[in-house]
Amino acid sequence: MKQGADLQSLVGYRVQRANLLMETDARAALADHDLSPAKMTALILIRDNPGCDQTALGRALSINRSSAMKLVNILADKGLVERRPGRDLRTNALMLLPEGARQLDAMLAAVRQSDARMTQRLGAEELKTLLALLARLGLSPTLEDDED
Amino acid sequence: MKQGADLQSLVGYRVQRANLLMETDARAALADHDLSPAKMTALILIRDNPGCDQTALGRALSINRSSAMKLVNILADKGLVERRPGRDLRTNALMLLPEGARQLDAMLAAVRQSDARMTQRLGAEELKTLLALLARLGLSPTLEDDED
DNA sequence: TATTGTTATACTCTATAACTATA
DNA sequence: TATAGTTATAGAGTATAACAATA
Repeated sequence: MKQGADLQSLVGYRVQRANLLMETDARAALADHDLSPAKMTALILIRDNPGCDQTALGRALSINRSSAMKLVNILADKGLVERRPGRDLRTNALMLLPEGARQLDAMLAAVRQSDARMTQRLGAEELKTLLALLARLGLSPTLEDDED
Repeated sequence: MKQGADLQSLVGYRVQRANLLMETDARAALADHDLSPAKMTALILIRDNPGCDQTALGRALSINRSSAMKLVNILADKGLVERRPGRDLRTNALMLLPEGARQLDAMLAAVRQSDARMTQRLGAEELKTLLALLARLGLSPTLEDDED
């Protein structure tokens, strides 16, 4: 199947293909844990931002409140995450439970292995370059938040 | 929202974020045409591989026969693509219709503009480097097909 | 008025399994 | 037996719109 210049010259197409490759392997690496890469990301965010609310979690994942709700439901049903009373009576404070921390450690090990495998053909310097270039995609200088 | 070392050090996570950024902008650029970036990709593949069958198209897009079927239905319903008798009595030969070619040209212009905007902070040399590094992600030397 | 969580609903994309016709 | 297309069905992931409680 020919993939001519129109496709190959689009950076977005190349990034999409690379993402599919990486995500598929990461998903397979997580198969034992019955969680997608995105759900693992959510666990990391909750662990590193204990007490955050669902809306903030959604923003960090680029999904809306309603979708974040469903995601937290799944993580809570599995006993990985807990909704505690938040700063408001409106707001939940999300906390990673011990079982969540235990499973997250195992998942991270598996995903790091996948990540290393998929990047094995790049040297340390090349990897740094790749990450730096990816970080410069997009419109603005992307002033990152570091608080919620 | 803190995004600590566990996330930032995963190449897969960085690629996923970059992809979301690029894809969202490309999707917005295509809003007038009522087609997703993936469907535009399908049109390009059909144009550049006239007479290809649905299964081959699916393989190129990394989706299965059944999903390729649905995709072609949508493109055919819109009058962009046609199913002609193929090399077998089992097989379709997919062809881009004139209206498909016309719309594809307009879509390509819009997506190229989006792509240029999202990569504006990278120089020509940096872009080449990015594409080269992305192409080396994955396990094997990725011997690309160029026939179907 | 604005925000958080919630619910109901729907849409997109993809997959599996089974069937038909053909090879 | 194997392959191409097709159909029915289901699941994941996301979104919108509305509502209640709270701010």
